[in-house]
Amino acid sequence: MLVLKGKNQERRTSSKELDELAGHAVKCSEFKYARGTEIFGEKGPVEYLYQIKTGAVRGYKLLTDGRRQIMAFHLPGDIFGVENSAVHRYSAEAIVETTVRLTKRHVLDENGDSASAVTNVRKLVTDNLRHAETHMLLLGRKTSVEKVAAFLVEMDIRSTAAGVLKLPMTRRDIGDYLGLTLESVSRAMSQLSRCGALSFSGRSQRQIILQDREKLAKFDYCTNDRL
Amino acid sequence: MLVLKGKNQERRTSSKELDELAGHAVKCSEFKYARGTEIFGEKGPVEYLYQIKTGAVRGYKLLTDGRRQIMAFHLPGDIFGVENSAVHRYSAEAIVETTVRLTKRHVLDENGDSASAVTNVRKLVTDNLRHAETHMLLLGRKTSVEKVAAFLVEMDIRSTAAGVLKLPMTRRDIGDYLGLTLESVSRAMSQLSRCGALSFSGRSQRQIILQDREKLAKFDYCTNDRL
DNA sequence: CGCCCCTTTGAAGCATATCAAACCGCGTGG
DNA sequence: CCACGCGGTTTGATATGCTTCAAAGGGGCG
Repeated sequence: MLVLKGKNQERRTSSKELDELAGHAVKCSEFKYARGTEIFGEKGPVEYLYQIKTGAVRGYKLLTDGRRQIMAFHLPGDIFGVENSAVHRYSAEAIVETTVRLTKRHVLDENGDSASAVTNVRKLVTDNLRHAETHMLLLGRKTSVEKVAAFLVEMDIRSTAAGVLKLPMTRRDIGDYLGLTLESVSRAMSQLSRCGALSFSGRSQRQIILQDREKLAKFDYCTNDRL
Repeated sequence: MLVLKGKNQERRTSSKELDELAGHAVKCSEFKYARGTEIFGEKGPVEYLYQIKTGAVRGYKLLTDGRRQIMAFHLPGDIFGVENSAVHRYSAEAIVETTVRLTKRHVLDENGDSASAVTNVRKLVTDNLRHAETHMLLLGRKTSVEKVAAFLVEMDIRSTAAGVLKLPMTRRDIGDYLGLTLESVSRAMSQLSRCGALSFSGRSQRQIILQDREKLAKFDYCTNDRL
């Protein structure tokens, strides 16, 4: 039943170390962000690149009236904050206490010519693009249960630990990622739980056991690509 | 009233010629696609790069039951089909009769080291990513009228001709781009027309006159970034 | 000229949002 | 150590925005 875990192989570009990104070792600092603090803001200047050591980060955009769309969750190993321009396209906040390694942005400009740096950065950006496009399909055309099922499958694939899936984010975060309200997320989870696709570990609603990955995937059966 | 047109300046990366992309002149063929024909399919091999000379193209993904999400519309000047991997992430079809210039994909691999090629390709991909992220916000968090207003503003900015906005795509295409049904698009258009933000040129519903760009933009007032 | 596709508009239905209440675990301070 | 407060989650009732279904009109192209 853990077969799906095999999909882990390919997506681990981000597990390249940050200091490899520039094609050679560069010095990285470490920094710790408390739960809920901003790492950088939309339209803020791009100063650093980040790689998560522990914790979790949400990257999001806001409308002026407060509606929020989370573009991506960044988990341990993920590199984020890579920009072509001088300003960030979205904001980033620590979801829980998070330790990041960071390095000055301009290492990419200075060493951006070396072949490996080019390849690495391009792969990073195209991976982001692929994810964004897959997510557009989800946001525009999937039902609430399909969205939540797809989300859980994604988190399962990305999680390193087999067994329980520990979600660092709230239902509201998940909703803002999937284009739903927190209540709709909760209802979809309950539905998936009721039908035996998953169960909750202990009394925490953040720790989920995927009882039947096949059944879970069927709730999102219309998806062409699993990645 | 045409002040907004000034925004044209920045987005014209794609108006770089295709043969500049690789950093030097390469030979380009020309090809004509009839209305509705496929240019390449999702998961098909990446053989060429394309630049639109005349016409319009839709790039889209499908769910297995036929639900469609259009990722982007490609208009004259736009370069598309650029991939890092060997297979396409989405399908592309000509919306109307379309002439493209095309060149073998591997010119990027061969000449991918030259500084200008790197810069050009990176800019191309990050522009796509920026667009995708903006669109995720739209898909996940905007209402139907906001979506349609944002769409019209986008098309207006991208259109070269001032005056009437000539839309090559159907209401269904627009709906599949915005995560709506064709009827919802039609209703939103009617609403915008009724309140005087736009009117239809002649009796064609594809030719639109933006009577009041300011009013139109207000229907999408919550958007932070105009791009 | 005629057919077909596109668009509009109305009526009804449904999925998700909104509003509301209760429960729970957890951290804090008494 | 316990009471309390608070953020997070679930669940129910109701509301609503968008979809679905349906019909009619119009325009363009063969």
